[in-house]
Amino acid sequence: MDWKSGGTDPESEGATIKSIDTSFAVVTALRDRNGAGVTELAEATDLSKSSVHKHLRSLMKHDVVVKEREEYRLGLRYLELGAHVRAQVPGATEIKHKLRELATETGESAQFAVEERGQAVVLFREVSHGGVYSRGREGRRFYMHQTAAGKAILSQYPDQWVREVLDRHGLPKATDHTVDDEEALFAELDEIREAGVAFNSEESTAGLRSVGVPVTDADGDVLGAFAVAGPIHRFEGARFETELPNVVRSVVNELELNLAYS
Amino acid sequence: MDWKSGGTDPESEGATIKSIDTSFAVVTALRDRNGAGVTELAEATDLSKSSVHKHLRSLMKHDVVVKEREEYRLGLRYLELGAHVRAQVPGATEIKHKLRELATETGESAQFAVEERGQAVVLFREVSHGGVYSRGREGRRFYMHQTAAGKAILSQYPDQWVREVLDRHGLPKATDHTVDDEEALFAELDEIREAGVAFNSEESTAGLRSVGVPVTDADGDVLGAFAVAGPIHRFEGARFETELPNVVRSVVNELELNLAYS
DNA sequence: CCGACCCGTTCGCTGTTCAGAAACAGAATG
DNA sequence: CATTCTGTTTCTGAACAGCGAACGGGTCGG
Repeated sequence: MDWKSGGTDPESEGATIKSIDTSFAVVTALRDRNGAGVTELAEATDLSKSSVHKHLRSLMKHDVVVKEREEYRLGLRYLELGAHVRAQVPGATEIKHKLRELATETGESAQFAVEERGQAVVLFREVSHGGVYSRGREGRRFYMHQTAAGKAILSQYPDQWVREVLDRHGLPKATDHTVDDEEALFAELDEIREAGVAFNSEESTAGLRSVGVPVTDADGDVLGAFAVAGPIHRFEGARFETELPNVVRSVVNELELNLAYS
Repeated sequence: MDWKSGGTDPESEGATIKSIDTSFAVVTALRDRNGAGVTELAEATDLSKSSVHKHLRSLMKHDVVVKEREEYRLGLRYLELGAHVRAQVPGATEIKHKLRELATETGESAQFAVEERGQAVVLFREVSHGGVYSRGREGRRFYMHQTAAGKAILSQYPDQWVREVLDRHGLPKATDHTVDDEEALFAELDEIREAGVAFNSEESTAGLRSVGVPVTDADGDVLGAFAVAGPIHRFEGARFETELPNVVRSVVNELELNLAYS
């Protein structure tokens, strides 16, 4: 029942601190409408104005909320924390470097994603001229089975881990092309393992395709995955099936060598 | 007594929610040692193990803390929130674009900073080949008077606002070169206003110089400031005093034009 | 092989304190 | 000028955060 041989099943939630839950409710409401007043937030969260107010004051104390022009909005402290956790990832600098190389070399948007709690999280992202595909801003979470990077990562996991991911999140469909059959997914993971490349053809977003390759460290443990994504009209034929996979693979190869010697 | 004609004086802290304070204490302790156990955190925060545990569980529920390999560390949810607040800044895309242009054009590290709660916060950062100056990761906060970007921003503020910043934070010294005299600062802000450029010569870090230029929107309100920074041996003579200022100014000019038409 | 120890976790209890209702102040609206 | 929005403060009771102690599992050392 353990997750990666350590950790508690997150579904079995014991007692949590209610104030924290409500604080996050306020923060979430604030994020969704970025910038709001006390009354609006009170309605959105089903709390009393006084409670919201007190929470906002507490959050302000820690710079995660600021008041500007008579309205509250999220502060930049989150940026500091976000940058911090990202910097802790081993090889962050090299990864970012190689990612940019990949983006300029292909002329497409590229991203590096890692797995957390059974989902794929975009850690770095490089957009190239043409590709203003807003999908996949840094920090965004995806289902593993809906993206090329996610499947690339899964392909390096033992079946047991993959199954735990499925137990936790299932195989929700985002488009008609999303794999929603467990058998089919495992078969695809086999192919990915053999080819060293994962494909995503409109499985998360209509019109969007991507190519992903897992990144492993010197011990063979998977760190995450690189992926390039773009519109279907540029991702087809030999470019989609051969050229881009080769480019991504070779960039990842170089990265892995760099990571081994550092 | 108001801050920017709206807002409460942050010094006058009313009653805050204690649970939130302790949660932040846990998060901070976790950040400072990135990755720790319950007992260690309990000692660091002067709380009981059970309290720390309950807080951790609550924080895990919201993905800001994750348990991995029998130890707790900060999760990637902060990355999402950080990326979100940054994306809300008007013209974020254009700013990032121009910032990269500035970095490649000068071959130095460049950054875009905004003011929040009287401090300068680095929003975007571009490092060039040579400049692995780790100073100024995204989200990092600086005193306004200790950086070129901060002084550039202050130069566009009415005296009243500047004085409010000083009231709140004072003029703490970071090095021997830091301006710690109010008169001198205002005189320097005058010069900056005239020249359109702010300089920082080892005022925050020994051996580090930088050149900053304020960025204003179509209404003339200051959005933030661009700055290039580098080692003193590359930042001297005509390059420091004339060339770099001209490059930064022209890049900012182009940016302001782009922002006006969007 | 076994005992001592350290860790994370759980369980009740108690005093603290968070949440809500209502009143207050101030600005904008008509 | 009255009304009706804001955001803010006050106060009180019921909820709950925090602690100590006990539990269970793992590892270390003898």
